[in-house]
Amino acid sequence: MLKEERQKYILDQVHLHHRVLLNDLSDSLNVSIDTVRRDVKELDKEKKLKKVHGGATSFGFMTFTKDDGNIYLKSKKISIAEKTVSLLTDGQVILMSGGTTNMEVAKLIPEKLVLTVFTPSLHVAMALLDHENVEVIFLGGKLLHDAKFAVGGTVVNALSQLRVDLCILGTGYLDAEFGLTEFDWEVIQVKQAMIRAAKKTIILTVSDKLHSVQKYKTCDMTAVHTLVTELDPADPMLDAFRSFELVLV
Amino acid sequence: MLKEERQKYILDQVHLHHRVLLNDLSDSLNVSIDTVRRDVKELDKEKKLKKVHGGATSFGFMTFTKDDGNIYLKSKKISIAEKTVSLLTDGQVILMSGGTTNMEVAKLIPEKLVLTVFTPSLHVAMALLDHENVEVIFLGGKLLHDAKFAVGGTVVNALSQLRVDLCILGTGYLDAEFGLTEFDWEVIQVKQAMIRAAKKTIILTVSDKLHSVQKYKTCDMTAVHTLVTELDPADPMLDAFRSFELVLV
DNA sequence: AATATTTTTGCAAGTTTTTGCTGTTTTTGT
DNA sequence: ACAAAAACAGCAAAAACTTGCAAAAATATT
Repeated sequence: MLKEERQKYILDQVHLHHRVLLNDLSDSLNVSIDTVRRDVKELDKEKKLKKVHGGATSFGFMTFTKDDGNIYLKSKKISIAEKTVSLLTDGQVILMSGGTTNMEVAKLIPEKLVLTVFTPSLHVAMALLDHENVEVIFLGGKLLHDAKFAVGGTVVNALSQLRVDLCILGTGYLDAEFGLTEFDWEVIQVKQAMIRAAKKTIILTVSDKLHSVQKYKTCDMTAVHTLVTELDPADPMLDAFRSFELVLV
Repeated sequence: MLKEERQKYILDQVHLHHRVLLNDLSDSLNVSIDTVRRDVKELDKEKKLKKVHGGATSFGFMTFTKDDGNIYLKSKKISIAEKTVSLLTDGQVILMSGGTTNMEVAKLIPEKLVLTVFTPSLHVAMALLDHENVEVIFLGGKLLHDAKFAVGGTVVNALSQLRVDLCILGTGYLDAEFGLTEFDWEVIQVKQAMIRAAKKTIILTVSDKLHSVQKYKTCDMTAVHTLVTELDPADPMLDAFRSFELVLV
């Protein structure tokens, strides 16, 4: 068996199960544990997965929708939010999804900026209402208990009647090959409708979630126009995304 | 099992239930209490959760309640809310408006009570989402900055397609002669639609608001079926309302 | 084709990490 | 203040990791 094949198999397993044990790999690949270890070490160096004691996990495995007090993650998100806010212009009509990164965006919108924002996220709506010059329209529907996010036909339907300037998508898992993925079927329905309703789509992602894949696919990378991360646009971790007609911020 | 998996499980549990006991974790993860303790200690050091004696809690778990400092008014409202909650039965589909009294109702709903609630109020929706057995459907629309309340054609339209068991109207000004009044034109449009959409309407009012009139009229007293105040049903202050076919609680 | 060079693989010895257990100290509730 | 529960510290076994090395395989060179 070729090394390439082995590593591809390992990556597939990681993408599929979000975690792998070196022993299992060694077993199913019929190679020594050392070989597998070296492979995983290599893939880790290439940032294709994360090596951990006893196995490996996909990126974004330990990241969460809710704002855990992780200050490093939070500062990353604020950095992303600052970049995003600088892209907004007066009078725009935009769509915002949920997630903690979008929350930071909502908080950081300057007082003078006049916007109309549609959102299905309770938290984002709440944060936006602090800004006098932002008109907030909530896309109503059945609310998810954990994400505080409206989903279902009502939301998708309302979105189908919109044509806005910009869609700012928060929490999402990003992979150059698999595109944008989520772990909730109902959420991707809404996000897809959001992308359809907007002329341009900006996607905000902390670098932890780059190169990670979840169960359900929202869209291909080609559906996205701008990618905002906390990394420098020249960072090699972003190499995989340069082939798309993306703006890296 | 990988250490990362364990820690992810722990974080998931913390985020889901806001708190966990080390014993429960040790049990469900099938590892010694020491291992769990070490994991939690680590996650605490990484600021991903807060370790407490015997368990751990999530960081962002602080119930923000915009309380008007008036303790008497608040206790009145809680008293009203308690009465109201006792009127609810399993499986009901209800409508709830906004206001601080309705907020108290939302908070006091028992964990076991199974409900479906439609509401155009951000705060009420948020409070309801804490209850696992309550399905919350937000009536989307343009949000009022001060009241965090959705108004406009979208809301009225969505309501016109509903026929629910009960409508719980919060903040309102009540007068035997002039009926129910409000100071916001857009709000009364929504409240009228809510009353139309429900078989029965309960109105919650602190006695301070009895016999007071505002600019715009929501409906006559005859449109209301039950009146809940913090007063005793026999209180003479309620005499003016006895001529209607009202239930006084 | 034969040889040299590089890469890959498996193995073994030594090191580190993880984990459960022990007894002791600290904290909590009554 | 006292008993019970929880936290802590140290220890030992097991699992996983590292390093160095030599055989095997692939690749390059003559």
